[in-house]
Amino acid sequence: MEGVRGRPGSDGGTAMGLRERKKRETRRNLHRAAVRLVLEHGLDAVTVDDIAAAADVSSRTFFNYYASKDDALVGDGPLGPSEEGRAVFTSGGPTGDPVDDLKAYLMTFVGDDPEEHRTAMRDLYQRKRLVQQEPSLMPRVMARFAETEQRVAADIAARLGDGDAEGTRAQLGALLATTLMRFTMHRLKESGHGPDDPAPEPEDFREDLERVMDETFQAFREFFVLPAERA
Amino acid sequence: MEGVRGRPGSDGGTAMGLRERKKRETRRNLHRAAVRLVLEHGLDAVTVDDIAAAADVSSRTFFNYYASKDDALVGDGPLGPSEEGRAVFTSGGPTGDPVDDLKAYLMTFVGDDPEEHRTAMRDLYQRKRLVQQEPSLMPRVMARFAETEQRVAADIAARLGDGDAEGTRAQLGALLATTLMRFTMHRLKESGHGPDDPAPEPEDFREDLERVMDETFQAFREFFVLPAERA
DNA sequence: CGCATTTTTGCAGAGACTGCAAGATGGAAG
DNA sequence: CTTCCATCTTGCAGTCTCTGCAAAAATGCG
Repeated sequence: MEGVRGRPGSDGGTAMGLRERKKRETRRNLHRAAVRLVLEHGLDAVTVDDIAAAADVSSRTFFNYYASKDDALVGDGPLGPSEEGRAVFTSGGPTGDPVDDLKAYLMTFVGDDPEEHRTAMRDLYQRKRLVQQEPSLMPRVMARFAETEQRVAADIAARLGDGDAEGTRAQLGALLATTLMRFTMHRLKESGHGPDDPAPEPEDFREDLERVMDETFQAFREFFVLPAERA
Repeated sequence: MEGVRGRPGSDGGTAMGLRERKKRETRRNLHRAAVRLVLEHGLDAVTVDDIAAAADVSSRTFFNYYASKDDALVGDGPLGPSEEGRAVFTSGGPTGDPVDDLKAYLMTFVGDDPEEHRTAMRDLYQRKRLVQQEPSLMPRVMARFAETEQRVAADIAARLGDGDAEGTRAQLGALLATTLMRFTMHRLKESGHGPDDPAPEPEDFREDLERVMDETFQAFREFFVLPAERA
């Protein structure tokens, strides 16, 4: 789960043994096979056996990696902040302003590596297509958000001092965080692209993300502030 | 779903034939049996056959009512506005202010009948206990929120004139609506009760709901407005 | 190489879920 | 009341998901 601090390997995070690498590859293969087959033939027409076969493992092995077909489809995408991001946020930084810091914290969900950004963007679009084609996947996707929400709630509680992740303020913050995140992702998917462009392949995903996130925060402020003043 | 406008029957909404009444009863029986058995023995220890047996129908019939075991557990609770509420909101009322009207619209999710309120309150607590005991139900519960969200988005789009439920403003509104709703429900569950009171049985659920909803809107305003002014 | 650990695989089985066709049952018309 | 239709229930056969277990293969290490 961690300890990627090995010697500066060739690429991103290749500092683990053969065993670990193979596992990651198998997991990735299963995920990709699942997505490809389902997009191609539909969810019901694809069995776990098919996916396992396409990934060159036994169907039993499939379940060593994913608990269900849906799980394999939704995959593992980033559902939490980086370790540093977490540390900075829980210790009250970087600015001290709750909303600004929350924004910074959310930004660390996607790392700094440009390659990682391209992957994230592709995954975003792919999941969108997948859910559009197979609405029955919605539950699993939403469950991911719920998980994220609980992590965020815990971090906010840590920042507030009280460890009470169930507390009202922590829940409010977490709810806001995931809501803002969802809306940001929605706008990101809509902004400036045709209905079903395969993948925009932006050069500056992180910049886009930050800009859209700012706009999102602004939109929320307007939604709440303007009507309040109008009243 | 509608047409409950029959002659003033004895109780709530008994103006349909025997057939319809039996179906409703069966559905309710299945739901109740499912919840009771699972709370008692745990999700894995209860099979669909058990539930069907407890409700005195064949297991095949179970699937005529609910598509899955989880579905039967989550049940049918209110996941949309009343017809009037919908009509008022989409035609720009009742006040004209988006946020206030959204609040009014959300309030119509729970009707006016006090008996209905008690049921709603009980369901709320029961679902909470159920999800706490069986976290694997979270996906289905979240999926319900997603459904609600899409309905709300459609209504907002209708109010805005453009029928574009995918549009940015409609999505923002819908996201806000479900978020506010979720937070309201969270506070409602927490407010003034021990950790696991079976059910508070309030005399004035609707009043409580309205009060908490107001506080929720206020909390959101503060969250966004105060930091903005502080900057 | 030989041993310890981890991973993969096959197998058997429980349970979820579906399509189908036959058997009840409610409602309405005569 | 009888008859007929539409609908609901049920049993059955069958597919697929998912789990526990133990043997077999692969990996890492001394």
